[in-house]
Amino acid sequence: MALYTEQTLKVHNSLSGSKEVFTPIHEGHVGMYVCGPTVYSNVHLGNCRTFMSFDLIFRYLRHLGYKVRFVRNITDAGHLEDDADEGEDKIAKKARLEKIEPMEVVQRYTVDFHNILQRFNLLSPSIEPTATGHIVEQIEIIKVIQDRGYAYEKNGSVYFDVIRFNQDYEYGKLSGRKLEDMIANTRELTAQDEKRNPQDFALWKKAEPQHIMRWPSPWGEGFPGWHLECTVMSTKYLGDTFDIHGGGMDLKFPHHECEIAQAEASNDQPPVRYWLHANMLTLNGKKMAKSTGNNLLPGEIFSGENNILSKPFSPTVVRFFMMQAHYTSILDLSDDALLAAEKGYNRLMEAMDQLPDLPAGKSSDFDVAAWRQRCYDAMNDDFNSPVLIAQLFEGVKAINLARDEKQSLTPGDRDLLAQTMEAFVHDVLGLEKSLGQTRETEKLEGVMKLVIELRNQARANKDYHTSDQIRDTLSELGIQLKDGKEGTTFTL
RNA sequence: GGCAUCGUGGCCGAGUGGCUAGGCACAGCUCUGCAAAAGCUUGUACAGCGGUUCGAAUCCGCUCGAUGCCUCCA
Repeated sequence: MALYTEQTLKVHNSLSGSKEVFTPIHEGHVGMYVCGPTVYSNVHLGNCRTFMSFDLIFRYLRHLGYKVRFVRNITDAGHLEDDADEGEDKIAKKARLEKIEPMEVVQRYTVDFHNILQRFNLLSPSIEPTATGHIVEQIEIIKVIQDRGYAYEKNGSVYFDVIRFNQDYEYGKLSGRKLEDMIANTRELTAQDEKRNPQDFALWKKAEPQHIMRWPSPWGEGFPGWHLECTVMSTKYLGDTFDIHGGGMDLKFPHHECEIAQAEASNDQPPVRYWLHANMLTLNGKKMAKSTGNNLLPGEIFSGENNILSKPFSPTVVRFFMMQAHYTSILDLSDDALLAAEKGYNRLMEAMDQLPDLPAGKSSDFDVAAWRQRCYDAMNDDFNSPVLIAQLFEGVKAINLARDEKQSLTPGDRDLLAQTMEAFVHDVLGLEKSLGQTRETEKLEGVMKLVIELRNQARANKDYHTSDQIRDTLSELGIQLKDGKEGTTFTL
């Protein structure tokens, strides 16, 4: 029996604005699409949070026993038009150099994207399609939309007719906007604008001479509009209607709204059952923006090469920090918050280390089965990882008490506790011990064993001067000794 | 200006119409040669102003503030 049959998962559906019981279209299978990055610069930390949120969701669905087809695209077309951003020296220069061959830019930043996500321990999606790989499909769907009367051509470009669409369907239902309000709020069209209405958006755009990426089409050389690729790639791999569509909150309008419109205009059915939106990440209470310097790259956090944080933080600590907030809440990143998260993370991981040799007794003072269900309840409630983590710290307490033999667990409960901790910490939250188990660390363990032995000898001889010298010197090096009932251990 | 999300104790962050997550920091206690670690204990906070209610931080309205999107373009 798969776990999902005994756990009731609820998700916050942006479409209804409320939590709904999650029931996939095909029992046991879930189709999920998440809008991926545009690969023209280093992946942004805020993007990482979004992808991490959906990694958590992907992991939990898998943990529940669903077979998940997870599609996340790479946008590698349509965004490389000259931005006339001449003011920025380095970046503008670099961009101009990179624009010599767009696919080089794409390659470089796709690799960067994959590297960073891997360091954050994100699982790979099942399919990672690219926009440029689906130009034919995009052209085909434009034809359908045009045939059904919801698009028009102008000077080699094709635009989606939002007002026409709104007569038969509802434009704005996802973001809670009304078309008439939007029209009332827009300025007059400029004379040279090809659109009939400002709300219309491009399905196909004629390539100006300076535009490098271009493809032949029935309307001449051009490139697809950016909303189109997601409609095409999601429905191609997941079906005309699929279970989950995710993305950052910033994509809700207009991007996702337009996706719905395109899908309905071509298929006459809503493409997505559950829309999930991940919220933004701020830095020191303000939005991240390159222009103000309030910006951090993932690599700069790992290396410590930045002017914002007091020290480097490992990817797994950053991941833990992000998992401590709910994915639908704005999360603020700061030095204090990361420092606190790091300590909490270490405490969690040290408890995990106790798991293999935890003593067991005749009875249990901790109701492991009830606690385990509380962990599931947390995740069932719209993937509430902060509440899950709170529960895991209850587990930490139980582990520490059992280790100190202040509380006892039956062998069965001990094993269930261990198995549940492992499952949630590693499989669901995707937290791993900071990697780096090399020969050097093996040597270090040997050395430390000796040093601890010498110190204990000194202590036995009441030579506290020597024992404290050992302890204090190690402490200055960042190695902390911990005297427990079972002997002395250390942490780095 | 419009739409949306939100405003919680020293910090970060859950949650909910009455029973007050969790982490970090702080304090006390236990343990310890002294510490650290670990454990235990303590914190009645929910932007402001009105309203609904027996009762609201939780529902409604307004004000203020934050963040995102839109009012260029894809």
